[in-house]
Amino acid sequence: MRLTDYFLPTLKEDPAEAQIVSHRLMLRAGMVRQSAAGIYSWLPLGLRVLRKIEAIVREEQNLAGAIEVLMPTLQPADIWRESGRYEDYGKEMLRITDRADRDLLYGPTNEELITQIFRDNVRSYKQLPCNLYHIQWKFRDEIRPRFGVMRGREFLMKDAYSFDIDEASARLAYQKMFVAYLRTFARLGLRALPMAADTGPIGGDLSHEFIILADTGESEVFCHADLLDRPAPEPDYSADLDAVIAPFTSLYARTDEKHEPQIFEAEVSADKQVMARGIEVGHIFYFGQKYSEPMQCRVTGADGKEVAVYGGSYGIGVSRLVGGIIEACHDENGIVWPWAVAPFQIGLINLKPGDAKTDKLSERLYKTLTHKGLDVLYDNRDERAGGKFSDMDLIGLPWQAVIGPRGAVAGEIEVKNRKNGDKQTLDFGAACALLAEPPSD
RNA sequence: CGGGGCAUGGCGCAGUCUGGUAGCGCACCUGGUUUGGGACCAGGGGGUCGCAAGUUCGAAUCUUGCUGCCCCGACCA
Repeated sequence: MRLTDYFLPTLKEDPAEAQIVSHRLMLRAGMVRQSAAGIYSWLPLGLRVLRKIEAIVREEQNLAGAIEVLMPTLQPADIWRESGRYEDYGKEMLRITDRADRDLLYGPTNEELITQIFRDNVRSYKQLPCNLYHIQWKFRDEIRPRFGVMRGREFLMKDAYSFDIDEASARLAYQKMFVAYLRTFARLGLRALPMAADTGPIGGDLSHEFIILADTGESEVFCHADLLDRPAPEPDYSADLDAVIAPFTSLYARTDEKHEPQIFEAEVSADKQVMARGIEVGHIFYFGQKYSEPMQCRVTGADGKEVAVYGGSYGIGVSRLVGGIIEACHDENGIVWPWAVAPFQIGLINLKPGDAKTDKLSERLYKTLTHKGLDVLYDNRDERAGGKFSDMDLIGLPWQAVIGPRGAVAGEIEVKNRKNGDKQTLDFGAACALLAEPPSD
């Protein structure tokens, strides 16, 4: 993409309304603009990141056997009355009335809707297990939205819903999502720690929050240091998942609300105690027959008897992750995107547009890299060098390729690693080879 | 929802206390000089001062009401 053809409104100064670093950087890097409290428009650069995250989430869901659907943002109130949550949900739920005075709501979540779809279409245990997910915008009328897209009222979420014939198979569905989540966050360039979470009225051990560590995190977390270097499991969903998950669930890891200092002290030696702040980016939850009972979601079992299905739900805050990743990946000059979610992998700076040699070499590099399937943002603007460098650092593309009039004469390209600042001057072939791969730390 | 704060050009702000017809920096446009980490000179465009009533000869400024946004707290992916 040539920058002169793009829409990238960067800001030199920090907008007054943004407090935390990810919010400031997202506004300054031209990724989002606020429309109303907790409601954002996604500009081209931000949308690219959102889509990349979405794609990785989708791939891993599919790999784990979940099937994608798409449910609407607006839902009829009746099914919420059926589950009993229309009254329970309170003012967080945005209620809307249409022209015929029918009660609608902007979905804060989709258990009711998916349960309705499932019960109307599935009659037999033979069609189980089943896990349906979608990636859709939600709305929760938060009392106090803040932190930019990390705590917005409108947010993009992946939510999956599993349906099983009994508790044992529901547990397996849960474990699959557990593995998928570990893999998803690892691929996004994040270290997300599964932490025991509140299971609500159901009880048991089947609820985990996935937390990424960041100083600006909303909750305090306590865990065993070894958890930090556990590699994500392979996507072998026919393996013994108990064993796959055990390394993650056996170590102490809790948020402040579940934290018990005595147990922490007893289970984790002093040199392994990690106390930090974290951002919740995913939550998986087993809820059994909570919705299937009141909503008559039943299938016939092998024994001919009807049973209400056992369910679980599994959320990932896709739009929140954009902010979360920035919280975890930035420095004083701007964002430092992980390779997998970077809006472009390479920022190409032509230091002197109009100079025949720099133009020619820049164009050649731009085309060569683009033809390799790489996403290149080519800064061909007639701006001063300083502004170009600053903008490029701000938007945080992993690689920067700088071509100036002096180097162009010799056919040289200066390649900078955004993360560690390493610069090297390379000839065309070497530059192309280097830029095609993720930079090393 | 309780407490605090803000609202003046695209962004950041001054002016409000003490009423006199709106200003600064950045950005933008034109011309020139510049050109490897946010240049300089000259000229220029752009503002119903959040909205509505009121007080006054006169309101960005004072009064009342409303709206929006931000921060702290209780709640959430």
